[in-house]
Amino acid sequence: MKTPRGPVYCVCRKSDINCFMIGCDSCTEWFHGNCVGVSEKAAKSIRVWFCPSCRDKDPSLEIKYRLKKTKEEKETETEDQPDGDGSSTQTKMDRRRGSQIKRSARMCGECDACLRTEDCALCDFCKDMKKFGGPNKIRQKCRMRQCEVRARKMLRVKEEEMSRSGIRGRGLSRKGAGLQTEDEDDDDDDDEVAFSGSELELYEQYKAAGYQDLVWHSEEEDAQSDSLRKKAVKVKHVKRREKKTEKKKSVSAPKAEVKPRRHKAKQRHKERLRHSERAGEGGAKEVGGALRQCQGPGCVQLTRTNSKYCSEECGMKLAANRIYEILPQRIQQWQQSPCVAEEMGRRQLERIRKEQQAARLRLTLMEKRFHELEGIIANAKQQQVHHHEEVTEGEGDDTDLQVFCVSCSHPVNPKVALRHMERCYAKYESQTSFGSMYPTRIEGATRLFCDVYNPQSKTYCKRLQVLCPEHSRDPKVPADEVCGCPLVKDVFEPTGEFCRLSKRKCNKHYSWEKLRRAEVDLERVRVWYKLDELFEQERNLRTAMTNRAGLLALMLHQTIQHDPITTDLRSAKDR
DNA sequence: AACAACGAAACA
DNA sequence: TGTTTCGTTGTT
Repeated sequence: MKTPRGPVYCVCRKSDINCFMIGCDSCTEWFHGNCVGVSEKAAKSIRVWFCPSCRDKDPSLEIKYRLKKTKEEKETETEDQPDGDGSSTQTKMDRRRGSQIKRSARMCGECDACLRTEDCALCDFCKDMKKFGGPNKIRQKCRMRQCEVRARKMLRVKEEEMSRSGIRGRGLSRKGAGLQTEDEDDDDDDDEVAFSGSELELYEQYKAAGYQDLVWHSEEEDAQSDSLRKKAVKVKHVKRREKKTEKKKSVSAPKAEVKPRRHKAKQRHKERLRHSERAGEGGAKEVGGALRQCQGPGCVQLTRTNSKYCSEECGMKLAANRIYEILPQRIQQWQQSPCVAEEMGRRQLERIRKEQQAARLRLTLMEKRFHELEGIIANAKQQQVHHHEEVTEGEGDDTDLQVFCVSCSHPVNPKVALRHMERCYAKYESQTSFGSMYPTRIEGATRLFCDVYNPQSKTYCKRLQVLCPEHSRDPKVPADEVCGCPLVKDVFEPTGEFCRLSKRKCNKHYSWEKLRRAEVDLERVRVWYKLDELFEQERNLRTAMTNRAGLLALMLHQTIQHDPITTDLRSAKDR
C-alpha cells in the first residue's frame, strides 16, 4: 500500500496542484485559488499577495494590486529596469525567472534547479536551443534547470555527468525541507539504489566482499564464505523481491525459484567431471582435459590434434565402412516405398514436353508467317502506281482535325500523323541504348535482334532489328516505288488488292512493312523466350530427379514409415 | 525504457 | 509574433 506522499500545500494541506494556485510573498507557501478565494482572473491584477495566516501574524502586510495595464505603466516598468533597451532575450528571461519562480507540474519552485535563472549553454538541451545555434528539435529546458523533484528524470542532468563534475547533490535541499516526490516520479526513483544509513554500509561491504565473482559456488564453499557477503546479498535480494511481489503479486515463492536451479547447475557440473574422469581411465592422451583414441575401425592409436582420427586412412576406412553398412539397407528402403516427388516430377516433365511441343508448333507457324510476309512485300513492290487515286484521296481530307503525337505531344494533322509519330519515335528511341553483354545466339532464326556491338559500353543492341532506329535507318524510298500495302475489308479480311499510291505520298500506310515485320518478329521472340523458359524448367527438374536417391541423399536421409496404412493408401492410389 | 521529434500551450 | 517548454507520439 502506498502512503500518500508528495508535497502538500495550502490551508487544505492537499497535494493537488492541477488548479490555479497563488503564492504568498511572505511565507512563499502556495495556496489553491479556491481555498483562499482568489480567482485566476482576479489574481492577474494582484501584484503582491499574502496568505491569510501571514496577514494574521503581521497585519501590516497588505495585498497590493496592479494599476490598470496602461501604456504609462509599461513605461514605468521599463524605467525601473536600467538595462531596458539593451536587454537580450536571455536577460529578459532571467528577469522573468528570477522575479518570481512559478510552481508548475514540472517545477517545485524551490530546488536549486528551479531557482536557477541561466541556461548552462553546455548541455544537449541548451545546444539544441536556437539561441545557442541549435536546430530546436528537442525543445527542452536546460538540464541544469530541470526541477530536481518534478521534472522527468530523463530530462534532468545525466547521472554520469553529475558524478563526474559533482554539479549538485540531487534532492538534498528537498530532503532538508521534508518534501518528497510525487508518485509518478517515485517509480523512477525506486530504480536507483536508495539506501538508508545501515543499508549503505551493507551495500559498501557487499561491494567490497567480492561482488565481482558471480559464478556459482558449491554449498560447502558458500557455507565457508564470509557471512557478511551473504547478508549483503540477502538484503539486496529481499529488497528486490519485495518490490516484485508487490508489483506483480506473483504466485511462486522467489526463494523456491533460486535453489533448484542452483542444484541443476551443480549436477551438470558433476556429470561433466565424471565423464572426463571415465575418459581418463581409457588411458589415451589428454588434450585440453579430454583423452582421445582414434575412431578408425580397430585402431588404438591416439588422435591427431583437432581430429577424431590418427590418420587420413582411418577416417576413410570408417567412412567406407559406413557406406557398406548403411547404403544397401537404404537402397532397399528406398525401393520399398513409392516416391511421390518422383511421380510429380514425371508429371511435370510431361507437361513441360507438351508445352514445348506447342511452342515449337507456334514457332514454325510464325516462321511461315515471316516468309509469307516477305512474299507479300516482294509481290507488292511489283505493283504499278495509280496516279489518279492520289488526287482523290488528297481532296477528301479534313484539314481542321488535329491529333497529338504520342512522343512529343505536338498537335499534328492526321494526314501526316503516322509519318510524324514514326519519326518522332525514331528520334527519341535512338537517344537511348538497349543492350546486353552477350550477342544473341538462336539457331535457325533469321533477323531477330539488332545485335550491333557498341564498343563503348561493350554491349550488343537488343532491339528488334526492324525497329532499331539507333543502328538502322529506313532506306530512302525511290520516287517511283509503290506503297503496296495489302488492302483489307472489315479490318481483317484481305481483299487481294494493294494500295497503289506512290510510297512517298501514301500517309495511310506509312512504313507498313516495318510494322508488319515487327509484329511477326515480336511474336517469334516471345515463342523463343517461352522455349527457353521451358528448357530451363526441364533441366532443373531433371537435375532434381537424378539427384534424388543419389549416394549422398541416401546416406543423409531416410524415410521412416510411421504409419503403414497411410503408405499403403498412397501407393494404391498412385499405382 | 530511453530517446528524438514535434505540436502546441503559455507567455512576453 | 517569437520564445520557452510541456506533453505526446513514434522509434530504437
